[in-house]
Amino acid sequence: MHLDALPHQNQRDTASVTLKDIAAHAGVSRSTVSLVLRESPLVAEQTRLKVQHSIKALGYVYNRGAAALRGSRTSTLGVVVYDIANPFFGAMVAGIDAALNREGYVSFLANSEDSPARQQRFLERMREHSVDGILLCPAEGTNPGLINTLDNWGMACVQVLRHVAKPPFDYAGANFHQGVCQAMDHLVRLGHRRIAFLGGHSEHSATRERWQGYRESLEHHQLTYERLLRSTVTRRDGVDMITHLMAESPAPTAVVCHNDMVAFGAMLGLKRLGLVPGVDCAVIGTDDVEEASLSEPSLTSIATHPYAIGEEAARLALRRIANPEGAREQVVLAPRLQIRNSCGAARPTSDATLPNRAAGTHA
Amino acid sequence: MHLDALPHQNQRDTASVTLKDIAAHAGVSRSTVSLVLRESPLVAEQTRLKVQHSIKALGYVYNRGAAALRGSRTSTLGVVVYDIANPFFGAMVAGIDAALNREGYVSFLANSEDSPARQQRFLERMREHSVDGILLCPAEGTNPGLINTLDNWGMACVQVLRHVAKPPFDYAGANFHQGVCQAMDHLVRLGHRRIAFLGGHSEHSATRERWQGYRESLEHHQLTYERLLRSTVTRRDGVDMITHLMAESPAPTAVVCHNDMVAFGAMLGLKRLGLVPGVDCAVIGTDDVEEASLSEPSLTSIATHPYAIGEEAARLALRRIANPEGAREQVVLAPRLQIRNSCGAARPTSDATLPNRAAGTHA
DNA sequence: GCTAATTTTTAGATCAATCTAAAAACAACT
DNA sequence: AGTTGTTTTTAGATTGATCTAAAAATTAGC
Repeated sequence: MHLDALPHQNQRDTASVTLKDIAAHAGVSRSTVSLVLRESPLVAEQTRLKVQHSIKALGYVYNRGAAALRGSRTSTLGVVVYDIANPFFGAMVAGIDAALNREGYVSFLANSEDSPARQQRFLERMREHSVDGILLCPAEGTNPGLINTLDNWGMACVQVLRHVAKPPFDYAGANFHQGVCQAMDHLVRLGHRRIAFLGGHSEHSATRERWQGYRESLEHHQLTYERLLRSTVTRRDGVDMITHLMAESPAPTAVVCHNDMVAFGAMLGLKRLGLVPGVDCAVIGTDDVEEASLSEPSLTSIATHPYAIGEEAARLALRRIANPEGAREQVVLAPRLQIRNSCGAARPTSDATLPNRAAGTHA
Repeated sequence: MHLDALPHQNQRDTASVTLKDIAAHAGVSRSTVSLVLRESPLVAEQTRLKVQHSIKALGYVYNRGAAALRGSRTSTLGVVVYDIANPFFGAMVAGIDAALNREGYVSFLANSEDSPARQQRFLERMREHSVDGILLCPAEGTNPGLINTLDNWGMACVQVLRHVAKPPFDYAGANFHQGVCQAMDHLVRLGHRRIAFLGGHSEHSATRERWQGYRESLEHHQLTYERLLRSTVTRRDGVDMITHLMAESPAPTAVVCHNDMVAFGAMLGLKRLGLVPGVDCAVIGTDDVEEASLSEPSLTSIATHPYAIGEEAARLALRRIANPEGAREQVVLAPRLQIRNSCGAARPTSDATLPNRAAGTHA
């Protein structure tokens, strides 16, 4: 028994099969094999079959690294989110993954923790890996010039959920303005007149859009109570803000929150004060994460469809990669107000009562 | 003004700076530049400075693809989870990301949706991209031979949370057996005698460990009521199982759940039946996701520290990559029972009362 | 000043693919 | 048979780094 003849002997050192090996096995040239791999119509049916047979027989594995060196695509993408632990982003990443998977793309993921420095480090690493593009949920405080820089680096960049650059740019997100208006309309219809908005920073679009929706709604419904609290957007912030707010006089009868995490925090804060969310103060969140239906009371929320946004963002990126010079696109999905139990009618108080005037649908 | 002399003119076609350009600029050879880049001690201080200056001056970007082709490492890893929308995995991925980031590694992420076929496709793609290793939360029904295959492919594989292979293997997870025992001990101490276990399939370790903990606890506490329901592990499953269970006679007075999603579902199901979680039936979850403290009642849960598990898994993988022949390691983190309001004392009924015997700490 | 030992540097092959331009094979006409 | 026109195939350069083995430069020893 010839030990040294066993092919399994040194299985470890991946004596990898290359184009050359297949070429030799099939009796053709490396070039022909390469053409077969890329399904070129140039190669004759017979040789194609012959080569494909050799590929299977030798257990060939395509080396994308080598291909990328000579070719122009790596079939990889970088994805940057700022809080992967937020289930909203989990769902969004699932959507991205599904859409990319269909096209044979694969993605690097990074969690910026809303730190521009971390984000920058990752993007530079992505450049070294020559990804074809980037899906970027820009970290709070991202320099607007970054988008342009990425473009100069030759990486297609689609901003997701927030945008920081000057138009034109590629973007996928939700219509937060419209979402907040829907929530406000609903609250007004229920008789609320003192509605506060909780959370956000103003450095990017996602917050500005929400705030603008809030302010326009106040004006549209001629509400004089205006209370907009800026903050980071964690559960803790929700607790803190509602605690402050309920100590004020007059206190709001309803709050609309930057996201569901803040809303959960607000509900928790109300309970700690001995108040009942949806009775003593209505709470509306944004995102409609799966947990929203589970809380007590269940949370009314502006559904922003993270999975769909992820899919759209991926689609945009692939389109941009295929055609770098095409017109930039913005996909803005319409939100839907998911009404549950956290936003009951306002308690009739001296100044909260008002004639049940038609709550106009917002343009 | 000589337009054609402007370096910005054709910025788009990334006329990328290579080792050769730096070599020319610094007046040395490509080899020397390469040595400088890899911080080799061979190169003299003076030339090192000279080269580093040229690198900065020309705006060089390291091409990892090219380096990987000749070298042996790509500094990339593949990560496979089965449900990225579950906040548990969000936290785990955050831990992985943090640990990898420190070492200059970067990771591809895939969501297998618990489908072995999807998982397989991704792993094959990872092979084409020649990742150095894989962090694998094996999908339900994964062939145990897969781990060995990955090894033959030359990719370090660390199983996370679940393991399917025969030892020895690298693994990072929580001690689910111990966690379930802690939960059972606690319930028994509160007077519960009819405790059910909700959820899981038996094809991998994570479920087997939980079930074993459940059965051993029953035996240890000499409980005769045994009800173990297998299922997938979503919120919906939780609702369905508790609904069935509460219709039985006798119904359980407490349930321990495979994860927090199932537990949330169980609480929701109880409410729909007009029952109060923690009063009419105690509920304990597993994972202690952030949302656990938010539900009503707040959920008692076996905390399994996803962030830490993620970090440990990444660490193991990097160690294995650095030393492929070293002894396989298993990191099993001890869980901690986070007691909240969903697991009040059992209601005194004819057969649920029992002398307050010392609940032995489980070995 | 010359050899030996040591430190630095480098030429050229290599990794595994793609791409270009030209050669070879084949068919269709005079 | 010879010319032209397609259809297939291929040799060899190229991509941007690393690696090996040898050359060049420097230092040390006598």
